Formats: sequence, structure tokens, C-alpha cells
Amino acid sequence: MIEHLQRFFVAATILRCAVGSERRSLPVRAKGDAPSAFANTSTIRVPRGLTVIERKLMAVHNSDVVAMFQEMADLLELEDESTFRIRAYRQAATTIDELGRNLGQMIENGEDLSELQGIGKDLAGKIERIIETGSFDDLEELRKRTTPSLRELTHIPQIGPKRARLLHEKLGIENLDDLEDAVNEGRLRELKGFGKRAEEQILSAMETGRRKKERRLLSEVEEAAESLEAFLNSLNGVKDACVAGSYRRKAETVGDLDSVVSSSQPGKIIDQFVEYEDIDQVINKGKASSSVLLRSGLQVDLRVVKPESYGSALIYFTGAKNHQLTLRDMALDKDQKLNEYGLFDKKDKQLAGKTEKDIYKAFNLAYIEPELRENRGEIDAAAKQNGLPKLIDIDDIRGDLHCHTTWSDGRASVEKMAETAKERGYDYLAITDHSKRMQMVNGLSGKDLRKQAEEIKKVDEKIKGLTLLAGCEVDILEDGTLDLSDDDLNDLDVVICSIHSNMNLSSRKQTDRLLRAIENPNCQIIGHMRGRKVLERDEIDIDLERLLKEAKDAGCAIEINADPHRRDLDENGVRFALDIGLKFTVSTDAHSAAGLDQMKYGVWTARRGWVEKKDVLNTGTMNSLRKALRSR
DNA sequence: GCCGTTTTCGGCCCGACTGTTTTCAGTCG
Repeated sequence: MIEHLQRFFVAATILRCAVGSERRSLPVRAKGDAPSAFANTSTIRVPRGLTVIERKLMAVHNSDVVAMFQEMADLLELEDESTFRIRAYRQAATTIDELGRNLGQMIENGEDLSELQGIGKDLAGKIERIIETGSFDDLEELRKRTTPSLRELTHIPQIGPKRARLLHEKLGIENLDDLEDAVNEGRLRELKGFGKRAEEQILSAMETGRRKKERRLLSEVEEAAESLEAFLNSLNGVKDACVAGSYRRKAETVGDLDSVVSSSQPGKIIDQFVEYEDIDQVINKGKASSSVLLRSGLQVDLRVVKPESYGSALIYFTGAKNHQLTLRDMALDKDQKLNEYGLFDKKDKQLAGKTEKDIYKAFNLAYIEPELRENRGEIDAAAKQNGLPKLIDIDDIRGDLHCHTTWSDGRASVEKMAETAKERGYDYLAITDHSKRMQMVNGLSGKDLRKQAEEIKKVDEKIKGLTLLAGCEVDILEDGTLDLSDDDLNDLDVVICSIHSNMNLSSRKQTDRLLRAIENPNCQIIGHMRGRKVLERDEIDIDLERLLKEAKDAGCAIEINADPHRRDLDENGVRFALDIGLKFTVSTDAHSAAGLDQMKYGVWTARRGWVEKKDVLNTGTMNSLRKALRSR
């Protein structure tokens, strides 16, 4: 949390400094840091009179650039700028968000950012400017020229940029408080386009504090999605039903539940749907679609289509948007049209639509699994014979190589963990408690590990059909040395090396730290390499590509941590690692017996990174696993 | 602002729903 706040503070400092009217320059490079393209080595401007304490600035994160491009797009919308210019900023933001590589690092490597999808010379220049100064001129001017607080208004459902602007121009409304006052004083209804319903909607949104949907972890929405899907399938007149969207693609986070139902009686389905017991509020209810809020605040968007359109509706609502748009472009190239109702020729004759396979086939493409539909080359691959990967499956996993027990901060005993692994049908399980540096979780010393090994051996003998491996998740210290000596580690079957402290070192120091760990022959697996927590904590700053290459040369495997909060290495890193020939382990980092069930999230990340069974060490037998782990 | 069986400028996804209107603009996904 502290780390998060620090990052926020630094980002806020950069932004505040950059908008000051009177400016002077201040070099802010921290002592000992190497020159780089990051903000921590550049000159930033600060307003006169602001007391400046020398502070080590973080590298500019891709997410900072994304936020600025989104803000730019929002402010342009409030100015009624051309939709295409706005869309260009949003498209660029999406590209950067999904990039998986640090922009500053790319610039440092001399790469041309304008080669990225949707980023031309102009935006490439603006990105460089952001990384140098923390902002860019057009945004600063726009912030001055417009009323940035109007963005708040668009957080109210059914109020978009046009209505926000109207409210500002006609009633002088600048923020949510002004809006509430205007409603209460009856001024809103004087405005053309606003009536009783608008007043109700605004007051309701104020009351519930409802804002535009926030994203949630996949694991947090799973139960709701499964119940919803079961409910939809149980309705009268339903032929098929599916929760699509990012939930179906098994993304790390989910914004809402996009659902599709196949039925020839749409109205009847919608009528039954709005009676779903988990619904808190019906946002809208049409003839063939409806949006509702569940009690948890999660939004569900339902669309009902005829059976002959179910496949195309699934493709449409599963997304990702750019996957679906690429298909649409392909249709246009052939003088055809693809929408949620099917693929149509010039005369509007349906060519395909009943199943997803039919649609892909009409484009001469192999079926593309939902996890791959991110417009990351899957369509090109599907056009080639055997071009798509044969994705790893949860059933391919034969053991878990990362879990904790009551010896450190786990909640179950060695025996309980072993029994549970056996029940899951695993061939092996590695017990990998924390090392001594992690004092707050009772990390183990070399002596403790030897004692634990005796217990592991006993349990191993007791539980037939499962091989219990003695291991450790060893801390990588700030200087890159390991928390335990070679002597302590030599006898272990599995050594995972992870970072748990000093998460905010400079990119150079953090990279050097991991390089040193990788050089250590005891480092068989690097655990949760990015150190991030989804929606909670940024990743550590490292030269990921360099580290992955070094790991490959050294024979280290990279963990795909299956904890739904981590999913680390992330899918973009996985894809890069895969391309350079690295091997992975997929493990849960379970801290309880139930935690072993989290394996699916790791498998989903692997699948989203195009990983096959052969790329993962713990899909092999005990013997092949021993051979595949780095020899010491 | 990007892109291009490009080269200098035109096209850029599109359908459902809502509220207020009386045929449509704005919003959303």
C-alpha cells in the first residue's frame, strides 16, 4: 500500500509540476542512477514557490500514458472534437495498455513507437514527451481551455460528453454537486432533452454513489457468472445461453457480464430475465436486450438473438473488440458484412451465423479459442495450417510446484496439502515455504528446512501415489543474493526465487538484482517475476526482455503464478518468453488446501500467452520434471 | 489522429435502447 501511495504521489507531483504557470527547471536524477529515457533522469518543471525535496522519481508507467491519452480523449469529447481524432487517442491508449512492454525501455532501445498499431508520428512524439516531462503540450492547453471537472458528469449513466457540455453551457454546471443542486432546484427540467426520468436517474446515481463500472478480478465474478449462466439456461424458451465478454476470454479482470441467449422468443426471455433474484436494479429493458445491476453492483448486459445468429452474437459479445473488428474488416474487404446477426453478402443473404465455427470457416480460419481473441496475431495464425497453438489444458497439469504450509504462512499442514494434491489427481507436489528473511510470516532458516524435510519425507512415505518434493521459496535480497546459502539449498528438490521486498528500486537496480539471482545455479524457477498485484499494485520496474533472455540462457524456468491476484508472469510477458524458448511452471502459490484449486487461473494466463503443454515443466512425469529443472 | 494493392486525402463499425419527441439525438457497448 505504501508503495502504491508513493507511486501515486510521484505521478501527482509530475502532473502538478507540469501544469504550473511559472516554471523553473530542476534536475531530479537520483544519485547512482544510470541515465535512461525515464522521467527519473529528466528535467521536470516545478512552480515557483513549491518546496522541492530531492526525490527519486519512478519511471513513467505505461498506465500513466494510457491515463493521459484517455483524459485527452475525454476532454476532446467535451469540446465536440471530431470523433475520429478522439478514437485515435483511445485506440492508442488501448494499444499501450495491452503492450506488455515498457515504453521508456522501448525508446531507450531505439525502437520506433510509430510502428505500433494506431500510433503514428504525432502520438509517438507525444509519448516521448510524456516520458521526458510527465505530460504533453496539447493536454496542458486543453486542461486550461476546458473545464476538466466536467469529466465527473459523464460518470453518471446516460450523461455523455454532449449532455455534460450542454449542462455547462446552459446552466453553468461544473461538477456533480452543481448538478445535484440544479436537479433539486428544478432547473434541469427546463433544459431541452432532460425530463423527469433524467432527474430520477441523476438523483439515484448520486444516492448510490454509482459510478461507471470498475473492473473486478475474474475470480470475484466467477460465482455470479456461473449462477447467471445456469439461470439463463433454465429459462423457458432458451436454446442456449452463455456469459461471454472478458469473462469468457478468461482475462485478468472483468468489467461486466456480457451475456448472450439463443431463443426464437426474445421478449419472453427478457421478461423472465428481469425477474432474476440477484438483480438489484433494471437499467433498461428492451425487446431483445436488457441491462441490470446485480446486488453486488456488477452489471449484466443481456442480448437475445435467434438461433441462426447465435454464433455471430457470441463472437460479437465475446470480443475482444479489436478481434471482432478485424473480422469485420475482413468481411468488408470481401464486400460482405459481419455483425451480431451473422455474416451477410451484398444482398443481405446470411452466409454464416449459427455457430462460431461457421463464421470462422467462412473466413477460411480455424476455430479460435476465446482466450486467444485479443487481436494479437491469432487471426493470421488461424489462416495457416496448424498455425494456432494447441493450448495447454488444466488436465495437462500433473503437479503443483509452489505452495505454503503452517511451517511459514500457510494455513494447512504438510500432510493436508499432500492429501489435497492427491485428491486432485496430481503425481507430485512441492512444499515451498518462505525463507528466513520473511520474518513476519515465520520464514524458514536452513536448519528449519532440514527439520521440515524430515516431515516431508514421512508424509511422502505415508501418502501413496504422490511424490512430495522438498522445496523453498527463497527471497532474493536487495543486492541479488539469495536469502539462504548454497549449503541450505543444495539438498532441496525445488528452489523458487522471488522478490518480496524493496519493490520500488530503480529499473537498473531491480534488473541487476534479478540478473544476479539468475546467475546463481540454485535459482531453478523465478517466482511471480513482476511482483504486481492485479488492480492493487504496480509491477516492479525491470528490463523484462533482457531478464527473460538471461533466464533462458541460464536454464531458469519462469513461474506463471496462478493466484488470481497475481497471474504473474502476465500473459504478455509469457508470450514474449515463449517466443524466445523459455520453459514455464504453472503453480498456485497456495496458502491453504483450497488454494490448490486456483490452478485454473494460471492455466488461463498460459493459454492467453499461447502456451502449449510441452512448454510447461509440471505437465511432465516426475522423472521428466527432475531432468527439466535446472541442474545444480 | 491513423491508415493506405498510399503518396496526399478521404474514410474511419454499427445496432439497440431511451427519453422526449413526434422522427431523432445521445448514449452505450
